[in-house]
Amino acid sequence: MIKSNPTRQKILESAFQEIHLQGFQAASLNSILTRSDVTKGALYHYFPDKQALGFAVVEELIKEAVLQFWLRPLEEASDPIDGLKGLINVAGKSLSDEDVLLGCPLNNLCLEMSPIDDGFRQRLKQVYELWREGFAWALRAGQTNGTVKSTINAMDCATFIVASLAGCRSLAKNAQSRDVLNACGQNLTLYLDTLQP
Amino acid sequence: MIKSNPTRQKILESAFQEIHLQGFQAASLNSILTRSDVTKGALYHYFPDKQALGFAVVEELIKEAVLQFWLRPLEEASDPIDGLKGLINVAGKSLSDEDVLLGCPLNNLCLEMSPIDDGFRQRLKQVYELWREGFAWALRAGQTNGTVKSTINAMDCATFIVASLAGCRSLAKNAQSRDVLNACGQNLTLYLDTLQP
DNA sequence: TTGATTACATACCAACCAGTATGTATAATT
DNA sequence: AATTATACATACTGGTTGGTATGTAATCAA
Repeated sequence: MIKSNPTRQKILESAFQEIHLQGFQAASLNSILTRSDVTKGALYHYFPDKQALGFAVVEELIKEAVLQFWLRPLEEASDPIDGLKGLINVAGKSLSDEDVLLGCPLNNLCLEMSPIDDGFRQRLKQVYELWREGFAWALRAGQTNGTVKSTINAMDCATFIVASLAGCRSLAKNAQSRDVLNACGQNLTLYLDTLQP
Repeated sequence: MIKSNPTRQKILESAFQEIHLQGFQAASLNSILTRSDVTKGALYHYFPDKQALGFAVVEELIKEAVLQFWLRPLEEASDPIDGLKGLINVAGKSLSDEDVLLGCPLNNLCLEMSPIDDGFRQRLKQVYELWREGFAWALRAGQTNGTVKSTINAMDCATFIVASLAGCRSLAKNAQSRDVLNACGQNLTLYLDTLQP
């Protein structure tokens, strides 16, 4: 009964929304309870404290979202550069207006919590490393099958791509502009082209 | 007496430090007062409320730092690509360990405050636009003197460069690693090379 | 000299917060 | 049938927060 419980899941998803909007520290438990129509007793039945709730949001929702959107599709692509360009394109189109306004949940939490809570930092770092290693793995596969230049350092490239994606969403969030997001994505695909042999 | 007052300046700088570490919402006025060795009466004498203090930090400290570190040096460079590569290099070296751990003050505030306070958002946006326009101006100057490819869209490129810089510092902050920062900067300079004619 | 303004200092307050204590209906176990 | 554990629900608390009310010493203007 620890996992895949509907009440627990409702709490998790409401917590994700509240944290995505307000940040973790400013996220109010009472507000999460109102959102999910659940009581404080239920919350503290499933999570020992606010921090544990935050950790669960990172490990169960955010990590899963990265896997599902960025990594699994890329595993099936034969040309990683084509695959990445496609994903960037899809990302720009599939993000809702609210998603543009709220930015990347991983990066938001990252900037807020990394310096003040090492438990958060390590869990967020795990997700970032999963992401970077997934991209690096795809780039190396491309180097093997000849779709990616053999001279590049796959992990460094992957890191830069993830960083740029995060940065693009930052600027778009501040500018409240899908155009900024697309202009950034456009230029990132130009960089990707330079990785071809 | 409204400006360049030593007490006011002390408050501003302590506020900057506290906000840089904790974020704006979590920044405690009492903690700022302890840092600056000033009393609440003094703080509320110079700033009507916490928000106004935050605005002043953005407009007087953060904006000025962007101008001084990124824009003024670039004005004097004859080749903007060389200039940018030099600045990225200097940035990587001149950042203190603490600076790496705390990340970019502008981007931190941006992600925290943009969705929940439009006054903050607009002031931060002004700084980002100053930054992007400064880079774009330099790139256009390069297009004129033949050091930059004429086919690129200067503003879009500038936006991408700023976004990537922000993203690099995000990942480095989370990883607590200067290596990540340098690897990202390295790849950003590779992108910059592709802007040459 | 005197009245007003500036530049703080101290004490206090209402609101909100995460967390707890206690109670209870239901379901599982023995 | 009796006992125990689960899954909540409600009421409360101590600590912190941004902000205010009030007071005062020093400076400036008339």
